[in-house]
Amino acid sequence: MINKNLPIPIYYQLAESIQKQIDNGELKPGESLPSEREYAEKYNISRMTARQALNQLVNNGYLYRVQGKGTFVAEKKMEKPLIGITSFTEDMLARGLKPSSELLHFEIIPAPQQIAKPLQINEYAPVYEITRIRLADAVPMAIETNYFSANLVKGLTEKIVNHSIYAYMEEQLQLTIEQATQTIESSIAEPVEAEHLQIHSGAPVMRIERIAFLQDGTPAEYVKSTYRADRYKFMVHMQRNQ
Amino acid sequence: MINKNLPIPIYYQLAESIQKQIDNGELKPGESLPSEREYAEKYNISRMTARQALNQLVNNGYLYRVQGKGTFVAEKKMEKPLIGITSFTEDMLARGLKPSSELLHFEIIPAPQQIAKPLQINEYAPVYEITRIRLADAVPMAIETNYFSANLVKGLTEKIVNHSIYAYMEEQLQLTIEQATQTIESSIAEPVEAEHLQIHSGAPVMRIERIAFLQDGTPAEYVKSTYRADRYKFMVHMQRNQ
DNA sequence: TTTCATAACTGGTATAGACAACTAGATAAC
DNA sequence: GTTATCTAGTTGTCTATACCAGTTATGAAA
Repeated sequence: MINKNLPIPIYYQLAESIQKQIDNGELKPGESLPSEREYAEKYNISRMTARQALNQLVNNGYLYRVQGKGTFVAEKKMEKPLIGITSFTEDMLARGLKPSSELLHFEIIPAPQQIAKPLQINEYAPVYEITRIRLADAVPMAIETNYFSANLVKGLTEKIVNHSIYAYMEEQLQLTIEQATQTIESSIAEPVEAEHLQIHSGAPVMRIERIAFLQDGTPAEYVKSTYRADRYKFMVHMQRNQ
Repeated sequence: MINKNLPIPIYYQLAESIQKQIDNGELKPGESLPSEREYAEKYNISRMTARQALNQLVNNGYLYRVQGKGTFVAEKKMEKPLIGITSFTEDMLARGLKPSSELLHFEIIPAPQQIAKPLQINEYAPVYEITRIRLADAVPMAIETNYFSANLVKGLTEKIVNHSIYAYMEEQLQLTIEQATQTIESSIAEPVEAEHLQIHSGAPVMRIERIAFLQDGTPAEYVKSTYRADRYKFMVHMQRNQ
């Protein structure tokens, strides 16, 4: 089962062996594994080596440890939510509201650090900065600022922005967004935001950041938006994929 | 910088210290770190302890290693696609925090309409109502109230609640949660909430509602939670399906 | 029978050392 | 000048040991 003469590390062999036992059901979720000391004795290896094998499986979420009790097989992995990537427009249409926009700001700027980082480009590299008020049924719903690397998303114009940036990206530039990570937090409206959203300063708002990626993992877009908390709820549906 | 007398593990202190250096830009992406032996010598610790600190950061994607060359600051920090469907506990563990709970309330009540509806049961049908304060690293993070149809999730006890409801459901009742829908909104803390969460009344909070479904689509759980906005961000990673 | 201390487990942290595998630069041989 | 070798430095693996911290069963005392 474990061969010390192979050029494959012992901890790796042991980890693979345990992983197989989990996969084929010999070790069932919730079941406890032999202790680290038992593994060490059984295979005549050091406890630290056995521990390293278990570490690998713990890091990958196959096992979990409880101090004083033991190491256990983790429940099946619960994985990524599916579901469509939502632009504001798609989102509002899905809610049965009529989306519209008011362009506040459109220019190319050198990327400051906090924009360059999520887009994985160099600081001061040119980016489009587009700020819009987003309305649903003519009521202000959110302020949204999009950032696109100007070297990736080329040739953006005000006309394109007012139509559909994503349609332009897909049809003209063959850039398809494949995945996105969103961060949602609750906060309080700044005075400027409050004015644009027609709420009072200090009213609750929802801040959503989205980084959208292409197939190859290149970040294509970074969006920061502030939604009126009284008019917007974020919904997400998640499914276990096994 | 490293204090061996603190009850905080050395490797953890070192990892934190390096993490800070990355965060504040002292260590820049692509830059090489001192070697493991240098860290060991500098802080008068064992190389394995220094290595354990680096391991943690490598696992979290902040660093990467090249054998024979050194350890380097990773380019990005493509935040881990976190968030499982299920529990507060999993969520906090995934964030590297230690979850705990304080049970406030546990009883069977006849379902009011607003609970009966999401659970798709009759009004006044018996449901478990469980309210807990959820802590992460011993700091109040959220108030969570769970509702389970008593006819579906049978035999709940306080002991089970304090251990793991989901483990009980899966192991004893063979009820596996397969999908869930979450609704997230931003709001303001009510006085009672504020007291439990140790924030001031009117502070921003995040309200999350979750309906969890079994394989066959039966709603198994309805959860309403209120998170401290200053301590919690909701993250979701989405992938285009097909 | 109940309660409480203890012993025997578990994983968590840390040490000190050894050799292997790999990289890159310096040096020697051609 | 080019090529091959050596060497110092890096991470990768592994050992053997020690003690700490949390959990649970055992058994003594009440």
